[in-house]
Amino acid sequence: MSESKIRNMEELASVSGISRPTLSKYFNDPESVRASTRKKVEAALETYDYQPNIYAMNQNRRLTKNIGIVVPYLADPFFAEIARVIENLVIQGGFRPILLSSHGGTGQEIENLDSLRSIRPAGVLLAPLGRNSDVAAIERFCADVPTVLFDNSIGDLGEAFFGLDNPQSIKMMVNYLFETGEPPTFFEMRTPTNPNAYKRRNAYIESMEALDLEPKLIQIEGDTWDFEEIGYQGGLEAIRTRQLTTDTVLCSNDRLAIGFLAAAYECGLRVGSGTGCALRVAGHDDHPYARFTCPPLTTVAQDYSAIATRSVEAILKLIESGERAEQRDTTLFEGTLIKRASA
Amino acid sequence: MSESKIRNMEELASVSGISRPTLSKYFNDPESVRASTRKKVEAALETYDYQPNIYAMNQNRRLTKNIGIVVPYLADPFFAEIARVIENLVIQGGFRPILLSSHGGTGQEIENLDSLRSIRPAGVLLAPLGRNSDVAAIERFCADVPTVLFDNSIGDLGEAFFGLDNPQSIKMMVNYLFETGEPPTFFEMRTPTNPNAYKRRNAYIESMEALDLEPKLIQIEGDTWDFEEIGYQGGLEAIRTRQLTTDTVLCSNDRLAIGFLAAAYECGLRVGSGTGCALRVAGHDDHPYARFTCPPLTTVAQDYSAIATRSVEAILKLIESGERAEQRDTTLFEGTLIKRASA
DNA sequence: ATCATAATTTTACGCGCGTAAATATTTTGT
DNA sequence: ACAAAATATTTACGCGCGTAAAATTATGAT
Repeated sequence: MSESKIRNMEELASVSGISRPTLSKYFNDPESVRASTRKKVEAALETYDYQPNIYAMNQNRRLTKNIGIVVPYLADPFFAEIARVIENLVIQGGFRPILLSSHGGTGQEIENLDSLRSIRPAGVLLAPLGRNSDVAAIERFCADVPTVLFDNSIGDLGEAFFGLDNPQSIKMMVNYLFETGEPPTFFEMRTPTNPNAYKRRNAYIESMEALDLEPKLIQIEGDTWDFEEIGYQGGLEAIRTRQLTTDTVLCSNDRLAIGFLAAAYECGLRVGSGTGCALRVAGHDDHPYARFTCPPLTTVAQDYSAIATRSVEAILKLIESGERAEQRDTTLFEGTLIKRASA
Repeated sequence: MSESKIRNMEELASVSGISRPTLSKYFNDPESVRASTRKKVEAALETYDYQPNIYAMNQNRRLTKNIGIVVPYLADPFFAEIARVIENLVIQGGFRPILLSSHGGTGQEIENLDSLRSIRPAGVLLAPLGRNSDVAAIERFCADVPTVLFDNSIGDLGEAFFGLDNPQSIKMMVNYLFETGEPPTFFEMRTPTNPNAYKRRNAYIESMEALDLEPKLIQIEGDTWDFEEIGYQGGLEAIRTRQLTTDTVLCSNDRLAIGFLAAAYECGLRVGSGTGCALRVAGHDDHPYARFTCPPLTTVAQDYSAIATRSVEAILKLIESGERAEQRDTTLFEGTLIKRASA
């Protein structure tokens, strides 16, 4: 790559001996031109430093090569990880990922969608906030832009949804805890922001009733995304006011569990299933930090690789076909029990 | 906002009674037009749903309203948090943030810079990988685009650098640990990816020597960004082979410390400064999870709000002035000691 | 009311590329 | 070697907006 820079496609046409419209075709899809032409272009590209002006390209294209990715809270490593996987898959698919975080706020989520609309993306992968989402705004967005939802479902919005089978995963965990000790009390937020949380609550209740056990819920306050802090404060309160009726706690998610573990530690309760332990604690999601809590957290792993892969496949297929799904297609993946020392 | 959509500025000019060039001026800076004109435009904007085509806008502008933000590893909540703060400040400044993560990889970092170059950003805020950065590539980028570095310095690249005063923060921690118990052994990676880590190592050695104490380093292997795992494995090894010569460990960063705490727990070592504790452990950075480890982690808080604010101020000033700094300006912020139960 | 100044309008061109249609060239199959 | 098919070139126009220059209009202080 020499220093001789080239300003536009016209100049590249001169030096490469290929006409500008053909170059345009090449940049839109290198496979669409004859192999001999392709070689000539690529030879020129090695000599001269040039890349097409992205703004001029997108101005006249009905659809850009952008794919938007919106997650509710990027400071949560779970979403950071899944976003990373999705980004890579999008790039592999020949598109350009635009990652946005809603930072837990309704306003930010709407701004993200507006922002995406203004860049006319070919498609969007959206993990919505949930309870705090502006459903009407998302519906309008989905009408304009092919959108695949993941992690969190909102009604039947979007062309497809990929997420976790909460009833399956919670039932599996409840059964495991019951088989290996006392049945679990469910530790959760009273009014979670996340629809998955409601599904988990219901799944817990059903799983307990299926075992002829009485469901016990500890419902703590909090409406931010600082789940560790909420779990910690709620845990302290629950332990100090002796709300626990069994020695086993199933937390609605790992971040709450991390906070709960901190509370248990502070109260001098040893967590684990061995002798000398006062409490068993389990979580849900297999958060990246769950392996490093003290003790390491027993939890349910989401197959986020599958969620990411299938979501990207779905949006690419939609884009390629140029059609909309005749009806929304929902796919739920099973969780995997991860047994560690905490329960 | 009615449903009557407007396709371009020309049409908005018709319905608003304002000429297209004036509208263009308004969208570039609403304050640059007369108040009465502004009101007319905004009245029209309430009736008709219109926003300028971002691609057409940027095509003819030498500088766009984009500001790139590149962090080395977004799955690290520390960077996720600082990125969030920076994003907000950039928006407040009237610019559009483009957040990219290098995911710990040299190739990705270069791709990020190339990708940013193609969108012709007005400026870039870059937290480089460090040892794995392609210095020449970054230097070329800085020559083309006004760039402010933060968190990690690379030579004297960039127009300015904002980061932590590692010698100050480490000295403070070493002194604190020495005053309250045995002097610390330093727990770190042998070949860290991060220049800050080298500065911390040197600062530790100097601080110990200043106290007439012999520095003790435990240097573990690892060259990925999975610091918790590296700290855990290295911690197990260090404890089992009895490499600790004092009962106090200062970890080079909190993520290593989180792993080390997990190792100590697994080995049955009680961490803390009280009676019955075998080990004191301190970290560095005040990672968002440091409050929730068991026991909560004593550490040094970086003033990331200051780093974010000043970095954004610097890039905005550069953009506004249109000039380059005559020489790089380095600003280091002091850390704050956060005393918790672990040491 | 008068005039200097600031703001706006008019007019006109350019940015870099997408894309359509007609024509020319190359490749492919037989 | 030849016709058919595939691909490339030429020509031409348009996208939506930035922006410059000159002419016009509004503002606001005297």
